[in-house]
Amino acid sequence: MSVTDTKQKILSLGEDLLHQKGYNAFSYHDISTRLGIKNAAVHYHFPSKSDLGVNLVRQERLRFERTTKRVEIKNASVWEQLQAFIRIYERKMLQRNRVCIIGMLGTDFYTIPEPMRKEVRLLASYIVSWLGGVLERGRERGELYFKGNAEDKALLISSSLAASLQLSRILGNEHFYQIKAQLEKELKPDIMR
Amino acid sequence: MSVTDTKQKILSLGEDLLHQKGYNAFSYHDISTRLGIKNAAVHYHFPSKSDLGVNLVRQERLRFERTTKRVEIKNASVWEQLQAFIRIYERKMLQRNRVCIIGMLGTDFYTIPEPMRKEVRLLASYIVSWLGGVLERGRERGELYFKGNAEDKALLISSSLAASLQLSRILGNEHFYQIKAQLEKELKPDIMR
DNA sequence: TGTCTTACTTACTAGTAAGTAAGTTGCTTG
DNA sequence: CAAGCAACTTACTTACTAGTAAGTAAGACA
Repeated sequence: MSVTDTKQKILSLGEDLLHQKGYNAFSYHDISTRLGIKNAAVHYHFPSKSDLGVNLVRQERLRFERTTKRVEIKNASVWEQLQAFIRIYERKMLQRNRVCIIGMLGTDFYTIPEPMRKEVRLLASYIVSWLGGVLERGRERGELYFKGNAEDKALLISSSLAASLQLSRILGNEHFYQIKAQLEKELKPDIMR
Repeated sequence: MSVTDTKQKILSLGEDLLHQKGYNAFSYHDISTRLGIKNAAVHYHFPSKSDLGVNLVRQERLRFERTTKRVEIKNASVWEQLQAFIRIYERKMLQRNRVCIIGMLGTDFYTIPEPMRKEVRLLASYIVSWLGGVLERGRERGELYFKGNAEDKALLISSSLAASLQLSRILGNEHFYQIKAQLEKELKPDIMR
């Protein structure tokens, strides 16, 4: 009924389609038929597909920012923050093997409109710098172990999680858990060193 | 002139397009115009797009198998074999920021025909098991260090390399080298442990 | 010399994509 | 109560997609 009702449904369905099939492989028709409305109604809320795409990526970034802030406020330990981060990926996988936006739009990158690329850059930058901060603090407090600098380690971790979702589609979901376990094993400080 | 001349050009161009834009974002028209032939000529060599796709993935697997065999025959050290593996990804990045097939078709996975999926599974399995073997041998010989079992570590490494190409498109090529350096740093056995 | 084959071109189809102009409905508000 | 606006639908266009049927030129081959 309200203004945002249909718009919100479009965003929600669009998010699902973007995570599952990518930007080029879903159409306004996919959205309109599933919502029981007409093609033109989707164009009413998002005049061009680019507008919808930009909003979907921005939505993802804002949600991620909220999540990290919420975890921070709860005064969670570094390890808990890391677990919350990994859980974002795990949840995507369990939800019909969705893939993360960075991975999806990284491969689609040269086929998406420039305004979307800008939003993807913002999202990726935020993720990497947030994770880098968590890792840095974790090492300072002795809760985490890793070699090298925190930004490089953040890049390595976020990359392997992103691709773990892609690999899980191909070879099965157990591969996500193998990668998760390996990452955690390597981050745990042990007495032997 | 020869039978395979045009066919080979189609495969070559198709490979390029697949690596750059993905399966859904390139068309027979893209190929035919760039080769100065007609649409139907492409269909003559590859009746359906699925046929072309399957051949492209298979081509990639066969080349990878040849590469690993060649390195093996040269009696390369484990470290050299690993470098050869990483160089495959680096070369893709330097060649107009191509992305690896596993990453590209992992995100496209639910939009590609089943015969292609089968080929992708074959390729992914081969990569992971080959790399696992290299890592295992490396650790036995004391040339490499890592915790856990070799297959998990192989999954972690191949995932991070795959996504490093995607991330490099978004944030810049230096990120590939940061991830590469971090991977190598963690694999180097040092005297301190 | 005549037939067959390879490697195409010409000309087309059916389907789907994003996008738009103009009309409709129903609620709100001065 | 009339005007206006939000949220659509109807009906359409243009562009592009994979795919195909039929025709053709050039060389191989018997």
